[in-house]
Amino acid sequence: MNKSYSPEDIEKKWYEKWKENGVFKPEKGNGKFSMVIPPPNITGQLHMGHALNIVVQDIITRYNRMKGKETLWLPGEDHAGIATQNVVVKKLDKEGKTKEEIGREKFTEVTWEWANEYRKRIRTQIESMGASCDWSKERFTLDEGLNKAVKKVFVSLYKKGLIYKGKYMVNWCPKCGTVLSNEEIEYEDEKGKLYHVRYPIDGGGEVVIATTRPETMLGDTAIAVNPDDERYKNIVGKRAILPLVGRKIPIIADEYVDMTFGTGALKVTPAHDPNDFEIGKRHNLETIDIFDDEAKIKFDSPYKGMSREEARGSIVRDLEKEDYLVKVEDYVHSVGHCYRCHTVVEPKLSDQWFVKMKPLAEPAIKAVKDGSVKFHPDRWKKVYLNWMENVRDWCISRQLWWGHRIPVWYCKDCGHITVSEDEPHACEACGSTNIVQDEDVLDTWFSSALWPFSTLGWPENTEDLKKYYPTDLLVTGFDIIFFWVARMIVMGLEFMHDVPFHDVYIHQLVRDKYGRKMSKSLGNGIDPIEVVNEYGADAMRITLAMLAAQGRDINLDERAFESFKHFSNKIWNAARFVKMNVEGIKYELPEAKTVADRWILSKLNNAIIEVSEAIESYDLNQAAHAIYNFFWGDFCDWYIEISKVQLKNALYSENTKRVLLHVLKTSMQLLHPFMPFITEEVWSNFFEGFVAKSTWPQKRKEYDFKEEGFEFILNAIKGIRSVKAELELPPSEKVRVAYSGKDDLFANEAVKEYIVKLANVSTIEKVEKRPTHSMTAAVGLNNEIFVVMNEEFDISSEIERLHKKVEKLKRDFEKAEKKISNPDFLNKAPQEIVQKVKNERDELGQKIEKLKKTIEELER
RNA sequence: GGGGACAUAGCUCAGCGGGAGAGCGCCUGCCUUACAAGCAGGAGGUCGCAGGUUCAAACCCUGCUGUUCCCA
Repeated sequence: MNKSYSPEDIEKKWYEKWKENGVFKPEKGNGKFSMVIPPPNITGQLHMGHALNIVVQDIITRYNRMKGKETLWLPGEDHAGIATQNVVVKKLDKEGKTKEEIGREKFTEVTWEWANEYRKRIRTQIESMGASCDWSKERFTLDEGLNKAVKKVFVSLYKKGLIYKGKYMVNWCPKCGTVLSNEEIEYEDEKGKLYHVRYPIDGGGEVVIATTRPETMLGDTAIAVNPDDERYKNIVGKRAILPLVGRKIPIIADEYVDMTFGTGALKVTPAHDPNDFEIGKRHNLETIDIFDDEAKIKFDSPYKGMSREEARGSIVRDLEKEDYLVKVEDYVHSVGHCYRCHTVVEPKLSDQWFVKMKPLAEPAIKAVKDGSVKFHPDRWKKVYLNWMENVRDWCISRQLWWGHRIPVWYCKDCGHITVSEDEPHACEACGSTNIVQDEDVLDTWFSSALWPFSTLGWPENTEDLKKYYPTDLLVTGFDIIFFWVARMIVMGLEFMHDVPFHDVYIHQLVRDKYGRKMSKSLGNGIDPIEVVNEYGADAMRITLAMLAAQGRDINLDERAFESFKHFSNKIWNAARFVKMNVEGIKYELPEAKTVADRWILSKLNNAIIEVSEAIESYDLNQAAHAIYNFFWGDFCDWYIEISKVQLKNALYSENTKRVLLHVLKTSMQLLHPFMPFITEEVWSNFFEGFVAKSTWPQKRKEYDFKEEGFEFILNAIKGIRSVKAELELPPSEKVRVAYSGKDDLFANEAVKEYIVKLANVSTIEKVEKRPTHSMTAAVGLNNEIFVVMNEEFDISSEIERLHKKVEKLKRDFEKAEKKISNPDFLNKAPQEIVQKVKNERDELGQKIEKLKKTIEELER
């Protein structure tokens, strides 16, 4: 073994070996654990959020595998309709081509090539993080099997009347050239203006309206006021004359109008605002669509061909010129943007396919309410229910070429719509072969919603489906609860008649160290692949696990990786130490021969319990902390140091080796889910087989000890070190130590040696009473330990030091005393707490007495 | 406008009813043959503010201030 750990040599090797040996394949066992990966979008580089997502899943997967369950973690990728199409279109553009030029078929072909390449890239990235998913079951949201599933679902929902087509107000992205669902809109507050515009009234007078979008006035077909608004009562029923256009439009009364907003008079543009659309329906208003698909003015006017922004400028100028503009106010309002390209979306009337959500939502609400699906942390349940209970119909058609094409054919002869899983040759109504398929594809999330069962073979009733559905857990971020989690629950219940998973672990968003979202434009992203290269996958994994406390976002400071890289090195060197010392020893369970053995073995028991329980309850940070503290704080800092003494003692040497080996072995197992590579490498230096396939450790009753005596020895060592530091003695200077008291602490030569070695002491002698020239290193109930000084030592500094110590102890003593003298505390607090405080007070009291006596003696 | 989350050591964060914690950073001293990616010792905090509940509050409740996210 090299002197320091270098992950790059080791990680690739082990991943290949695991794969070659089918370590990640499910194997018959005690119970099962199954989980599907949230398929990463093929257009994206994996970011830290993915890394966290994968690490959390892998820790839980590896844990379950070691627990002996038949474990499947199914990987895959998402075809990401809009995003992928945009990327490929851009690529074509660079080559001077457009998708229309090469045609739909060729475009799809090119996109598949691109997709396959990027899928491979993502696969490599996931592998580099150590993910133990079964690649033989890898799926893609656009593969053939999923296509079958998608079609079956579409047809089934259509036949039930849960999918319908209709002309509605939808969100249109002029840049992507497609409609978006409500969930795909991001609202942002923007500084805008509120324009007050004068509309003359036919037959005299005027009405002033307020609008943030004056350019839409070309499409105005009414003015609306509130029926209760006294100011406008007399003009309702009259007609206004649309400035610049001259069209006469009715003035109507509608309850929707807010009297307190602006002037209380609203211009109504049914084609370009969802609320106006509703008003239009109520009053039978004309709908005038003034924009083309790129959101340029198509309305016949001087503004034709202008973008929304240009038209706004021109129209405002013209209104001002012709004295229609009354005033302009600053106004902050919320504006919807496309979640893919961030263009301002345009509300637009259009013919689209929708899923009727209300009836589907009902069982999905029930499943969460009755605990069939549990969210962790629990509060996300509220978020889910709130959305589900107010769910709106889901617009599922997209004007794209990349995706699952809608399985609908229109008859050009009779107009009948044929909806079918298999491509029809003729219209099912009139038999005409003059039929064309719907041009649109389905929302990517439509196929993702089927992921937990489509990937297992549905609609075939496969062995996998029977064995692994429902899955046990879904690990994902809160940002896709609506997009994905909710819809999977809906579809699972509808088509599998069972929930898709029992637990949903919602992990945090990874932010930068200032709490800002990581984004390309800020340049504050941390590339997980670079982190893996620089610090090692294990270091990245345990860092993320340490930070993965439930219920909060992670503000990630890159320096954190550094310290856990150091931890890797610590593990490595501890293993080296053990290796150097246990050569030739066969692994056997050790006995507990010394206080130190008993102490470390019982600490190990605790660690096993803590790590297991924490993983079971998804408290990965607690689990990671438990094993980290045990390994570094207990095993390396104390037991290994003490083993150096015991190894030299013929009585204990053999067994000490066994303890070292046993603790190392068990630690590697406990650490393995968090740091799979280094633990596998260390393991291979000592044992046959894979640690990944070893059996998760269990606490051993015979190692349960109460080791208070050892704690006193630790305190003594710390106390002696501390005295030396205070006296500014170099650590190399050996001091003399004396102890007094009831317990014969050092009857065992080995124990005496602990102190000699760890505190660098020359001699330890038992004394009846405190040597005059000495300093107190530790005060226990039964014993006191002193560092013996020579005759010239000025005792006054020690007196002062002891005074300070007494003061501090007194403060604690008084605190305890105060509690105990409170009758309410004695009556109302639990007895064990009362007893604990009493014991504390008594101990403190005895220590204070001892110190006081010492001070008196010294002052004499 | 509605809802949620968070404010703990210089920084990043645990703890969430009965002794204020970790890592990094800082100070001091050490290359003690596993590890200087290390070891030892140390400094540093009225746990955002104000009330309330409780024998007991960093932890529960209310209000305030600030930061932040989601929904409309």
